[in-house]
Amino acid sequence: MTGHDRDIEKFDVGELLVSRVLQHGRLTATEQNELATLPFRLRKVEAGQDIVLQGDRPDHAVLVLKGMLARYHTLASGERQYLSLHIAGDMPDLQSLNLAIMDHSVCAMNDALIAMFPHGPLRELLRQRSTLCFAFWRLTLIDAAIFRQAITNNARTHVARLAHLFCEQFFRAKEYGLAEGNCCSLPLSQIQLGQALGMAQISVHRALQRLRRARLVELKQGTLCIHDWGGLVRAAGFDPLFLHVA
Amino acid sequence: MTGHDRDIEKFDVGELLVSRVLQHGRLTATEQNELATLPFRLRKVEAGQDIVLQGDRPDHAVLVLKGMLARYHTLASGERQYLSLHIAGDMPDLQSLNLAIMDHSVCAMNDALIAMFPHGPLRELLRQRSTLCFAFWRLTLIDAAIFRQAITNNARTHVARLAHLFCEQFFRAKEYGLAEGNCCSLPLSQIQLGQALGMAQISVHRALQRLRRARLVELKQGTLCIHDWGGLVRAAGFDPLFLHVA
DNA sequence: CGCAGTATTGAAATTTCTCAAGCCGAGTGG
DNA sequence: CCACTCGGCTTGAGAAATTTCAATACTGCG
Repeated sequence: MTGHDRDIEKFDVGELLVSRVLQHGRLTATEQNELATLPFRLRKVEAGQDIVLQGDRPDHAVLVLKGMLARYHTLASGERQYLSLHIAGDMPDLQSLNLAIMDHSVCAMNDALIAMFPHGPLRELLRQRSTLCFAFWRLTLIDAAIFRQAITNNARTHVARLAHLFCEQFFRAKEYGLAEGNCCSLPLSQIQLGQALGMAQISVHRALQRLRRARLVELKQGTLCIHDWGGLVRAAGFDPLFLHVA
Repeated sequence: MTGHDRDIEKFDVGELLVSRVLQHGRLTATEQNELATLPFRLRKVEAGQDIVLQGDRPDHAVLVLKGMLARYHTLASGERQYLSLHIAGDMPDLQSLNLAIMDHSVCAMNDALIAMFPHGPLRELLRQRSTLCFAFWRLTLIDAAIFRQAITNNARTHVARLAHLFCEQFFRAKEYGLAEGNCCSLPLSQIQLGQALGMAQISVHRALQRLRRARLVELKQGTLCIHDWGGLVRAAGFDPLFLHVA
């Protein structure tokens, strides 16, 4: 193991996984231990790099340790539609455990570090521990709830869409303990925000401008800062209910 | 039991449930039997009636026997956004088994018949039979895949959106054995289609007109007929991969 | 027959996108 | 240290898409 790899090891991967699952249910000490001792391997990914591609049959489940990952569809036209954004503690392709073929791709939005859990041992553990199985199931259900919100973006104004994305990201960052004060990481260009929200880059810019001028948020150099949470929530019509915080 | 209720009984609910799950995995005879003998009660619902509301904490899981159910969000503005459409064999609120509070509502699009399975015995069965647990988990994952497609609608033209919805509905109806020739039920008004696709009723009308004039489909009196499946698939950019047919 | 909800059509108003050009800031190399 | 370059942000204006408005048919049902 190189010095570099050892540096990486400062992340207690098992602990992160356990704490994430604990947010959504009780686990016995045994279960926690079994979870924390699952085999995995670390992997660094660079900004823009793909981790899984549409059509793949993954044999590992990814846990984000650092940075931001995203899922996306590629349309026939070549256009890209981002489906969800994932921060440290998320497992973006947990579904691959049960759905063999990927219907979308997963990529890194910035330099990231991930843990890859082989499906075999994970699946075996879930088979034996129904509590864990339900907990992981639940994680994918929360994903689905977030997808539903993204669908509803269709019915929101541009400003509300953007505000909603900001609310969601900041809320989740805070929930995971990843926020610093009223700021969190959001390493997306206006083009990428557009591909996530289904709007042109210029429309993103103008919506952002409005939010900025209303002194609700600021987004620069990949960092999102919230100046008026209440105002932002109102502008977005944000209701954290759907994130199902226990 | 009234004569009417007996009429309802012609549905073999257990069998429907088993066949649905079998589409996505192997079950032992024992498992099939346990599934088929789960307790439930029947319920008739009228067109437009709500079955579960945003904020509810359901204690039953719904299986559609007849008719069409839909999930929807209600926005602060009062606007409605349909999230998914469900036909006989679907379990629209399976997630409530794991997520206590509903983040959306479920309603009937036409007169429908549903079976309601109390959470208790169902959960207990899934706890004991990991195979069944994985199978049901899988059903919710396919839901999520459909949600993802709906997000991507953002990036599609109006015509492609509508075409995609038609493809999806017909494909699923066929998969479930609910299609009659090249036709299937789609009991939605143009307004409702608009609320599902995030477009105004008039835009739905014009998109529909194009598809009709291209002799791809026809939609009248709640029945969708496909005249040119290949052409429709092309117009939609439809790839059934995401429905994860085993 | 007539009502109520739905579909159809045209035209105006609005939103959103595309195009085009300038600006800014970080990193590069002379 | 400074010009240069590149990607991303900003701004304006015209083009295109979409929605709203308004008015007329159509359809199933009581």
